[in-house]
Amino acid sequence: MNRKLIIPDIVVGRLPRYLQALQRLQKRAVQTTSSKELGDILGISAAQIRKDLSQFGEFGKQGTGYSVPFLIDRLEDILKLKHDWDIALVGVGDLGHAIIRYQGFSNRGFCVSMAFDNDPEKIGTSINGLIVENIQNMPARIQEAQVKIAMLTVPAAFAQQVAEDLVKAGVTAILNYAPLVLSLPKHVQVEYIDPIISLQHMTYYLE
Amino acid sequence: MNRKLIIPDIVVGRLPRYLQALQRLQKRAVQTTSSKELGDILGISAAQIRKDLSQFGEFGKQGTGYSVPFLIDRLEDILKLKHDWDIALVGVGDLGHAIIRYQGFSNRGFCVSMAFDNDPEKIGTSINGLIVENIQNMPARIQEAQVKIAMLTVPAAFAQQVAEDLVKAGVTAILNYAPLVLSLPKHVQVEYIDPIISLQHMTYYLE
DNA sequence: CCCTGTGAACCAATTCACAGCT
DNA sequence: AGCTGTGAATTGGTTCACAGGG
Repeated sequence: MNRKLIIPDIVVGRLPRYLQALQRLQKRAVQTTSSKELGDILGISAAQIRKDLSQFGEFGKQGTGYSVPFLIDRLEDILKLKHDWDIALVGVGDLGHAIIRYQGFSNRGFCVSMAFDNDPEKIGTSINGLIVENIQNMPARIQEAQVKIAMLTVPAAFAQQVAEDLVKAGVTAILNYAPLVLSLPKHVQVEYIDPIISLQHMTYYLE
Repeated sequence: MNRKLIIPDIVVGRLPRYLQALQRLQKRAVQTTSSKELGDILGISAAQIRKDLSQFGEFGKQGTGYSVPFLIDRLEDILKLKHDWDIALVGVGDLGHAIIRYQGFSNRGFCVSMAFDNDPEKIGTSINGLIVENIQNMPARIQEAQVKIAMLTVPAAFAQQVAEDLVKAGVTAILNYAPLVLSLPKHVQVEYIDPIISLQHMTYYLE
């Protein structure tokens, strides 16, 4: 085993997919799998899956493959998903609303535990039992609860400012739904979700 | 100029970001930009932007940089965004609902023009003027309207089957929000949006 | 002097292919 | 025989650095 000092980010980015596939196998009560099977499920080569996993340890058995529960355990450990992460959501528009109501976070390591908006009509209302709070209280609330992850679903014009406020309050990971690239200190992790970017990528290949 | 026969997908994937940055500059009435300025906005090296753009032609002027309107025009042409693309949305849950109500598609090349669901409670209702149709009519409606792009916001258990139905009806690009990898003919473009995958990527780096 | 476009150099990622264990 | 883990080979992507035009 050759545990590398620093794992390429592109490898880290594939681990959640591996975990997803494994959890689906587990739901079907599959006990053992192989790099070949995982690769077929995910459209990735078996060699790549083996190489990726080997960066973190020797998780498989020659001749047999990988134990599904064991590999899930290892990946949850590597990705720090052994306990749920609290998430602060900022911007309770249609999208923020839909995210709060989404039921799929809890069994995959996350819990949307705070929501903020600046609209007096929304502040104080309850969505799925979560009370929308005044965005003015956001820094204090995030700091006191030590929340490290935020989802940003505010209009583009406010995203950079709100992101900076989040970072000041102690957030170090932001999932940004606003259609712009944020400029933040490099210790802050940022991921982007923009359906139009994804669609425009595909239109290149159409017709 | 060395127009390559085949452009790497990773380059194509960056073009929408360039377009996004340029459109923001245009809103501020900026007439001219440089690879340096674009790179600063997007967190990408200037050399990479120049190399990417040079794959498609010589769009800049030495000493001056790039004309913002001209480069927008070229990118819209390359990405086939000169006319709006109709999109069929399948699965009108909270997320589908939020997508239909989202106002940002029209000025970036897309129009959600059909929505389907299998819930009798939802079929016939109107969201932002769009009538939710019975999913049983989906293949016929998509075929007749020649819709090529679909957004898939159904529960994971149905996603693979619905995706296959979409492809049979003529869809060749799918933006999949269901948390699994689809298995489809390779002429079909698929992009994935799964916030939990994005979050799990970031948690690796936390603490 | 400013900035593009681009070979060349460098660095990164993927695939190959096989030793070695079950 | 089946499958992992891994060096070596290969392929792909990014950065460098500079010629050349404005």
